[in-house]
Amino acid sequence: MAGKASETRWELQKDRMLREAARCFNQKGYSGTSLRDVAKGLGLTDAALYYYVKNKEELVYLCYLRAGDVGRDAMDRAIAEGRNGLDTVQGYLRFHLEAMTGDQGPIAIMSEIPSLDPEHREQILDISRRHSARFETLLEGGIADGSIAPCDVRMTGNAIMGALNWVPKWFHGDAAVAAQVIAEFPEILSSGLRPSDRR
Amino acid sequence: MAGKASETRWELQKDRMLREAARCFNQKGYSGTSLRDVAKGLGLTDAALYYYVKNKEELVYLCYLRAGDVGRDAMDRAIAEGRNGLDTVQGYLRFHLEAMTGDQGPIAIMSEIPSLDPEHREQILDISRRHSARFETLLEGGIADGSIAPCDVRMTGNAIMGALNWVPKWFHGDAAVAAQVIAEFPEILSSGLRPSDRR
DNA sequence: AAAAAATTTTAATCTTGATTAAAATAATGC
DNA sequence: GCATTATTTTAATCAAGATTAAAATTTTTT
Repeated sequence: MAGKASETRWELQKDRMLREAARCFNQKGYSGTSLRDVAKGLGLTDAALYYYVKNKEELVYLCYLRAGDVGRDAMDRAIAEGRNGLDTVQGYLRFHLEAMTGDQGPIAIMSEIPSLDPEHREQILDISRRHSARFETLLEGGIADGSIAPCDVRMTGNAIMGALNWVPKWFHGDAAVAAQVIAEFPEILSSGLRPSDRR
Repeated sequence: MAGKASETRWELQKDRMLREAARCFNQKGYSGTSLRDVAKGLGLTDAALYYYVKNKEELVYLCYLRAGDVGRDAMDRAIAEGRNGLDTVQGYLRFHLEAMTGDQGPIAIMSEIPSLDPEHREQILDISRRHSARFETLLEGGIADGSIAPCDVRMTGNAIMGALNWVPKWFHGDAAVAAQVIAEFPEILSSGLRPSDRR
């Protein structure tokens, strides 16, 4: 799921392109980034991108697909390693944040799902909903095992995922900040879940 | 700051336009909404919008300015009424959420600041930074008066504001959900701040 | 109800950036 | 080194949607 073996030059370049595109989209906004911007970041000309992708819509789609994969991997890993509900939630947050701020390069914020083609839009929405549902299940599991205080899992999920989704808006690759994010964010986002809190 | 007295028809229509634009931008994304979309929602033709605004960029700019006002008003009010740091934070969250989900109509998510004209961009960024700074000051105040546990106010602020900023992404005007948001969100977002939590 | 002002529409035009096709260059296998 | 395939560029073209100007309509004033 993570280790990519022998990759052709084409796959390597395509991956570079997706990261650069994600970086541009997060930083300049979707409408604000032209294919020329993305290409320039790779030392290419805009037309060259069409060797890797059908059109701009597909470029966005692939960025979002990639973002979805990263989230799913983090979730899978957290579930595999978590000792109880709260621990799993924290693990997920940590893994996802590590991926977002680390070597997995920039991950696109899914701000422009509505402008995807209908089939792609439905697919991405489906992935997104499924991911949220899994997170809510994590919360329910934690409530069941007593590691998390009873709460409205839908709202709590919205809150935590919102904070997470917003990270790429203010994180711009600074390694020192990345370390801080990974060290502090999972605790900040989950500290309210503990059963110790009075209500 | 809130009560608007006698407003000319022009001002009224312009306000309607800004709300409809915010709704479209939040729902369809910036690039996905044409002026035609906004106009259609008002029962107008696209060209009519130019009677109220110079161009699309200004439309976005005004939406963001409005979003900034709403946030500032919520902050002002919370500071005026808050009894201590934590209480002020919670008040701010509640007031802002009430405005976002209530009669103030949809508030635009500031996703496309980078595509604003340079002067507008700087101004909006400035407002945005200032607002974040005020929120961090709230947290510091709470730490000082003992109502909030010591924390990294920058990161904590990023987390809470991120969750808040993301609300318009999943809230689409359902009154029942609005009530739930107002009732639960401030508590969810601030429950981790309490000094009672062990570390 | 006429005149003036305000608001909206119709019907172009204009711009920007996406897209395409053909040519050029670089890389690889033999 | 030659032939083949992979990759990129150059140079158009295209399309969508923003923008504008002039005309039409509606509202307000007197």
